[in-house]
Amino acid sequence: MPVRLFNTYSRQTEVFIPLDPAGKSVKMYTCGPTVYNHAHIGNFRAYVFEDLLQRHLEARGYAVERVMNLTDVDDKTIRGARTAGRRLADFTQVYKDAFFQDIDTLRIKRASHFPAATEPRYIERMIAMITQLEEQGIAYQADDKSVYFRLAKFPAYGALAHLNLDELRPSGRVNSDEYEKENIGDFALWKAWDEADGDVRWDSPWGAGRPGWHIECSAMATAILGPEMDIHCGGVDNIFPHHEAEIAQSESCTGKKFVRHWLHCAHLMVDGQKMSKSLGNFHTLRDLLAKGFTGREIRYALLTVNYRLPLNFTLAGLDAARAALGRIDEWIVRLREHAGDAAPAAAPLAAHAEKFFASLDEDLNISAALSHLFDLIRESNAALDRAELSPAQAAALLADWQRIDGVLAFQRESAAIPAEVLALVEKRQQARTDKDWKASDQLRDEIAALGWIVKDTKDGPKLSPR
RNA sequence: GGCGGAGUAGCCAAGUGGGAAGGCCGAGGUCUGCAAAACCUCUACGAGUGGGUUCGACUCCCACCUCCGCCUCCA
Repeated sequence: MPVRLFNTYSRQTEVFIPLDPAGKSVKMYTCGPTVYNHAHIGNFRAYVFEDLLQRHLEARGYAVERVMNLTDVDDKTIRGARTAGRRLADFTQVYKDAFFQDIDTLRIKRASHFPAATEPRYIERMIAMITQLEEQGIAYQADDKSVYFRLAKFPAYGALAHLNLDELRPSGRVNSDEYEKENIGDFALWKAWDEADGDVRWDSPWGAGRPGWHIECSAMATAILGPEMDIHCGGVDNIFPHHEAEIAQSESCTGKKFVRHWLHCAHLMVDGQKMSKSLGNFHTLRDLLAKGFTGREIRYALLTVNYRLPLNFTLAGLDAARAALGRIDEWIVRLREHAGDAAPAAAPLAAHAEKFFASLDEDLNISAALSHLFDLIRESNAALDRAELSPAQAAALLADWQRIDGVLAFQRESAAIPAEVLALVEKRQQARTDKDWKASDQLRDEIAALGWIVKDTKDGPKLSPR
């Protein structure tokens, strides 16, 4: 079954066909963080979605080469560094490090490349691209010494967002005093240095300055992936103007169709409202970890709604995520115990796993996919209860789970049981043999206090992390 | 004003022109010393509102209401 993805450009769900003539490799560019702050869970929703996309494509046999850029020079990073009284590179390094920690916490696969805008080879490429655009008469230097993209030279600008530029309403974000530009929509390719930039400056044919945000992505994307790529992702708010600008710049330079499939992730809401610091509903990953939630629980909560729908993020949703994961955990433990060392043999419930992947083929329909997973869990648990599942079949279901979890990355990490806990369990078993229920219950509480749940089963006590 | 997305149970949410998935929470039951887990049963006669098309609409069409996003450097 082919993978079908919704393309923002066409507003249609399209069969995904990679550029690679062999149909094997996939080139994917994903807009990464601007490292001026800790990323918030809205940012991470997009990264988790991109991770799901990558993993599903890999599950379907594609080799994904993924680029995620780091924007480490722009207005916000400069302002942040200035406020902090630090050099830009030192300031952004803190948030780069934090970002990598955070994506590990959320089990987001590392991209193949994490280019940073300030790396000399990319700055050089940005300058080369702007130079070319200038030679083509597409870029021009204005009186303020900055270099702008001449929108009149790229009529397709606005096609991705389906905006008619003639009908744009002037908003507060447009400074109408920017008389230096020929056209109010012309965007900056190179920003001339000014005092507020401090020592953030690169030499260029147009004087000292720094690159505009849009050209950073065009340069990094085409430098690594070439002039054409299969997939470009980002948040919906990047569609206009950022991705429009990327198209305009890249295609003007290369003469080739920049991106085949544009995928955009909808916004995340918190408690039904836009997340904002003033509303007090602003969450970073760190905040949530401090509240006792784990990375995989947050991953689950961010993943369970289709990426094109707004996601309402709540603490209750995290509780539901925890419970659902617990159900998966228990199921795996049961299967493992039952399977033992048995070699996998065809299981009667294999269709569920296939439906799981088939659902993801349909523009990553994760809700439907998870429903098939839970059907599988319920039915195989029932089969185990009825002793109708052989160890070999349990082993086969575990193998299916491994494939599924290759996409979901939900599996609990196995923790070694401390000797202290084992000793308490031992003591408790003695108490139970003596029918000293009071001591038994107290020992259970002590074990729980150490972070472990003990369950009495027919086969003796079982421990699981809390 | 332009463009776009969304309204399905207490919460999250799927698919579908003809029986309304799945998860969480809740109730009852089986099992258990008690729990926990698992399993079983129950939990929307109704899909924002009002019309229309149809033998039949949650699904298609129209209008309206509400929420959200973008409209020139926010994922």
